[in-house]
Parts: sequence; structure tokens; C-alpha cells
Amino acid sequence: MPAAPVPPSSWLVAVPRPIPAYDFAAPHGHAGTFPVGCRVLVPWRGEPLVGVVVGAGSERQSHRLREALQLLDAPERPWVPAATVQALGEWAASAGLPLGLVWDDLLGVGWAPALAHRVRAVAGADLTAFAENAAPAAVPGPQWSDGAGYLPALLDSVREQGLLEEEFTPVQPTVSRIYPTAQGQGPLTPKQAEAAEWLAEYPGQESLSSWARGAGVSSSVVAAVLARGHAALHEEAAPPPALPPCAAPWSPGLPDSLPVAERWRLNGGKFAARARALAPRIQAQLQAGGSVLVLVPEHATLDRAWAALSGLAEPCGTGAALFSGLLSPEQREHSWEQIRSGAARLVVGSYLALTAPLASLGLLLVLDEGSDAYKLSSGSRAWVPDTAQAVAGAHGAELGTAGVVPAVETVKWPALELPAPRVRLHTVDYGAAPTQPELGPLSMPGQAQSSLGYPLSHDLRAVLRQVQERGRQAALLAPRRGYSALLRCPQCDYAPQCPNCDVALRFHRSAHQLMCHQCGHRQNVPRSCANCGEAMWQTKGPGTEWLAQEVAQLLPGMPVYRVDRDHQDDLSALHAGGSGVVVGTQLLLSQPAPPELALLAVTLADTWLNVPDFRASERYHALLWELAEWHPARAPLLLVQTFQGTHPALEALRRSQSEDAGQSVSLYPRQEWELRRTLGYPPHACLAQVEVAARDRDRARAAADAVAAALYTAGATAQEVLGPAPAPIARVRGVYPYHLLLRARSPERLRELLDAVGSVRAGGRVRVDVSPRHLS
DNA sequence: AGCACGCCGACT
DNA sequence: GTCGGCGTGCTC
Repeated sequence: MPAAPVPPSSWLVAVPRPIPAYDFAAPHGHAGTFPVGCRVLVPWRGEPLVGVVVGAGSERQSHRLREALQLLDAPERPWVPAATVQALGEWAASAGLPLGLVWDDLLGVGWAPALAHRVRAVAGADLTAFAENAAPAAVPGPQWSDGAGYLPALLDSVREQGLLEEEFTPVQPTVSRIYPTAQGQGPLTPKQAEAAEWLAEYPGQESLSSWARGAGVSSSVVAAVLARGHAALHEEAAPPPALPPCAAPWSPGLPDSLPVAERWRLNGGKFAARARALAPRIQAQLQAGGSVLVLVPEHATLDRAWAALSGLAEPCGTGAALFSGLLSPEQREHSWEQIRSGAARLVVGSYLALTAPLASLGLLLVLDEGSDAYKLSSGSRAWVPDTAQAVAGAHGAELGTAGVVPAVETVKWPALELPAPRVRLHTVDYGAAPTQPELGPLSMPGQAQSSLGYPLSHDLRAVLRQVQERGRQAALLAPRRGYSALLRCPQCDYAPQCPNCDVALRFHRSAHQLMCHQCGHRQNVPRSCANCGEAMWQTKGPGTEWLAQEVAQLLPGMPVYRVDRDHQDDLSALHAGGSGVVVGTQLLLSQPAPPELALLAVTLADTWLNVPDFRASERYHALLWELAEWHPARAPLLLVQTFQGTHPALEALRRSQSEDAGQSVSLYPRQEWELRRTLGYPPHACLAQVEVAARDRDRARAAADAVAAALYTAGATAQEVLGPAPAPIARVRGVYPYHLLLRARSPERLRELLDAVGSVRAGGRVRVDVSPRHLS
């Protein structure tokens, strides 16, 4: 960050609201400082609010500025590094996002510090006039007093007149604990005496309920003891919150064989092998006094990465810190402080760790850079790997990615590819035989099934029986949760629909209810078809419930477990090595693989392919390799049921085993890279999706047309603007979304197009998603 | 994002 | 007559 030669008299401050950063005058005594990355309290709608200094205020002001109230961090120890501030600023500008939205999304700690607030009138000022029109309210006098004692609006008007002195000082976190006292009043009942005795034995209880639980009495008894003064609360300094411990220290025995480049990728192998390959580079950075940030897409990977990498810090004389949204506010604060003080120079965390105050960041590692979990679903809708590149660039840090397969976006980077995991693949190709695949009876048993068998093919049944005979374990990947994709009338094909969305309701057998997986609407199963009166229903499209039931029927006596978002069985028996079958959605893969896993089956692979998105086959390919590396040591039989048995992604997996191709995991992404060049898709283009929605369909359509018209007026070509078209689900939660896809040659061009979108008053809700992950 | 203001429909 | 829906605009 180039420092301004002369400190500015006003600061640009980002507040956690979806708006641009605003200017504030530097607070009293700070006119000579320019504390980029420090937090500052600013007056906001009459009350103090924490913001982050992100730049210098513009020198010419059309209106007079409010003065910031107080700087919360010392300028030499900013809350966020200046380079990160610069990176986020540039990245937000390139995506056309208001800066406050980005900061609200990416800074996960420090917005709500505990502060003591005291105020007094400036010398000689009489503030009584400020209280006149309202009901009699207290006003600050010449002595310091607690700011909480005054109306915020009153304080703000005094503040605005420059007649208020105030101070905000951090208060150390405390906990209140309960101790027995000697000076209680009045006799105690037997129960109360019992509670008091127990407390004498176990003083320092954290809550009344823990006391009551421990003493084995009701909470009213301990409340009475407290009320009579036989016990009292004491405020004590809170102990530092517990954080997961580092793994045992280790150093790799191998030399560094990763590419030497500004950015590189590491693929192939299994997780542990990749961790061993990364270790020398991480330790070299730490030895040289630099910092390393390891970014993970979700919590399952976070745990694995922490277990594998946290032990690398200690041999280099530093610590490791974990940071993610799963931590409590206290833990986050503590972890941030470890990083900021320099005690931890290795950080493993989620996207929230991107703003971590690491000094001299030398290496930023992005694990599984193609994972859709990196797409933030709300707010800025950031594609985190993009943001990570901006941060690495601003710090001058090298950027590495690591995962079993490379994303198409990184496949051309300098690489180290470990041998592909071993795969034993068996395909059941429904496409080869004419079938009626997704049909299944609900009320009528024994209906004709496909010649290969569905949802459990003959081959799958045979292998499942073997698994049971040999006391081994199997895992089945179902296309969806619930019992079935829909319920339909065998007479007229009608399927019950959601009242708020244009989708068929999903059938949940155990609850015997229909559910909308878009908006959560639930209702009972109708007695008969609303269209023709038929009283029977047929289910279509098996989910976890259905498949678990099929397996239980096939293998009597075999334990069958289910894992999906709304049903998670306890798998401890499986993890202890007991025989069984687990049926789950993709969520299953975020858990450790059962140790005796002999079979891993994808019951309908086409679910991953029948998605209207140009990345569908890339995702499918990545899923197959994820399955191949799930078990850390073994290669269980991978059985794939599909209508596209010769799909190139599947072929790539097959070829990787027959040839000794060194780059087998990147074969398919390379192919995709070429294909996307001819189609003009990323990484050869920059995309943004514009969603225009309104409660009224015609209004939504008109608003979307208005956005398109504005784009063409601004010089966009037909190549660059696709749509508008109704969203794949034409109505969601009662509104009609329309989509436009912007496709630009460069980030700069995309920026121009987004500016045109931003300047229209369309007459509907407009949302922009830069680097979208799910397209129609 | 909140939170105000302001404009139209359906109730005690 | 008002209560309350949500469209629009503003926050230094």
C-alpha cells in the first residue's frame, strides 16, 4: 500500500452495511495519522458503529463530514493488513460491489468489541437545552459519566455540535461465577441447605442451572439460596477459550518438489500424500519468517487440513491458528489475536481467514479450488478463489492450489502431479438396455422393473450380498434426500406442486409429508389426485429413504444407516469396523470413510450430469475422483450406475488405471479447457449473472428487458449478453426471477457491462452474481 | 441491511 | 376513520 505523502484529514471508512465506504473526519488527536486497516468507531444514524479505515477521504467535500469517534486499533497494529485492504478494494471494484458488503462478508471478527463508554460536556458547556423538547432526559455534566445513561439521539445531537467529550475503552471479557458467602440471612429449608453445602464443596459455578444440576435440586431452590445472600455472583476475568490443539510436530523427510512459480497447483495422490508434498514449502516459508494461509472450502476439509498441517508450525518456532465461522466469538477473538501478535504464522481456515492479520504473507494455499462450497451464497456472493488471488497478489505471496483434481481454471498452471489414486471401477450402463428406470411403486408392489434392475441393479445387488457375507461395509450415494423426487398420478401424470414455487413437491415417507426443497413448504399427502381423482400415487426418482429401504429388504439383518441433511444416523458402529451399509447424499463424503469399506456405489450418476450448467461434467469428474480418494488407504470397488456409461469423465477414470499416464487426473480438465475455449466459457471469459425479480411476472419480464436494453445502449454486443430468460424455476417463494448472463472478454470489460447494469432503474429487484457457479 | 416515509386496500 | 401491506430512498 503506497502511503499518502501527507496524512489525509479525512478517512474512507467501510461499515458493515451493503453500501459504499463513506468519508469521516479523523477523530480528535489523529489528524496526522492514516491508519489503514484499523477499526474505527463512527457515528451512524445516531449511534456508534464499528467500521474499517480503507483509504483516504476525498479532499473536496460537498457537505461537512461527521467526525469519527474513536480509533480502536493502534496504527502500527492494524486489525487487517493494509495489503488486504487494498486487495479487497480492487476486487470489490472489479465486481461492482459496494465495499461495505464485502467487508461485512469477509471480516468475521471485531465488529462488536466490548467497550465501556463514558461522556462529559466540554468545559464550560451547558447541555440542558438539549433536553428541553423531549420528555425530561438526563444530559451529561462536566464530570465523566456512563454514556449508557443518556438517550442515544440526545448524545448524538450534542456530539454533532462538538460539545461532547467521550471515550470508549475496551473491557476485558469476564464471566460471573457463583460462590458461597458467610453472611446469609434467614434459615434455609433442608433442600436449600443441601444446595448451599454442595456449593461450598464445588465453588465457582458458572450458572445457576449448573449449580442446580450438580446439587440435584430444582433451579428455584438455588435461586432462593442466592436471594437470601448465602451465595453471590463474582465477576472474574474470563479464561482464554479452548481451541483445538495442534497436531504432533513433524517435518517432512522429503525435499520440496513443488513448482517454483508465482502460482502453481498440486494434484493427484490422496490427501495425506498431498499434505506431505506441501509440507516442505510451508516450512520453508515459516523458517524464513513468513506466514502461510491455508484456505479450505468447508468444515470437513478444515478438520483434515488442521490435523495434517498444524504440526508443521512448532518445528519452525511458531504456532498454528484455526479460524472459521464455527468458532465462537470469543474463540475468534482469541485466534485473531494469536495471528495479529505474530504468535501464529500458520493459519488454516475458511474464507473468513482471508482477512487475517498475517505479517508478511508468503504463501497462500487454496485447497480444492474447484469446490462449489467456495461460492458465498448471500451478500457479496464472492467466489472465494478469486478473492484469494487478489489477496495473494497484493501481499506478493505465492499462490498454490491442491486437490485430487485441478479445476479447469487452474489446469494450465505449473504443476506437480502425484500418481492418481488407484480405482477399481465397475459400470452398470442403463443406456445400453431399454428401461423404465426411475419408476417405483408406492402402493402397488411388484411392478415391472428395468432389465438391469433399478434402483439397485443386479450387479449392485450381487456385490451387496457379498459385502454382507464377508462382514464388510458399503456406501451408496443417492441422488437426493427424502423418499422420492416426486409423487405422481399413474393415470394422468399429475404431480403435486408447491404453492409458492414452480416445482414438484418432494415426498418424505417417514414424515408422510410432501416438502418443497426450495422454500421449505410442507403439507400432507393428498388423498387423491387433484386432476383426475385417482386414489393411488406412484413415486418417481429414488432418494436416500427409498434406497435405504431397498437395501434393508435385500439384506435382512444388515444394519442400514442414512446420512443426509435432514437425517443423520450415528455411524460409530460402522467406524468401529462393524458390518453395514450407509446410504447418503454427497454430504456423506464430508465424513471419514468407514474403515472396512469394500464397495462404494453411485446409484444414478446422471444426476450430476443432468444439470443445466457448463460445469456439470467437470463436477462429475471431480466427484468420481473424490470417491476414489475417500478411503485413505484402500481402493474399494467403485460401482457406477448410469445411462452414460461411456461419458468422457468416466473414461478418464478408466484410462488413468490402464496407462501409466503421469498426468491422469488432469487429462479431463485439459480436455474441458479446450472445449471451453471454443464455447467462450471461463477461464476464457468472465461471467456474471444478473437476476431481476418481481412479484408480478410481467413486471419482472419488463424489468429484465429494461436491464438488457440498458446494456445494449451502453454498447454491449449480442455475444456479451445472453437472455433475459425466466429462471429454471420460474417462480421461487412467490417471485418471478429472470436471468441475464454477461460474458466478457476481460475483467475490465465485465466491469463496464456491470456499470451499465448498475445505472438502470429497472423496476424490480436486481442482483448481480460475478463468477456464478450454477447457471441455466 | 435496517429504518424511515408515504401511498393504497380492508377492517374495528 | 386507522391499521398495515410493501415500494422507495437514505445512511458520511
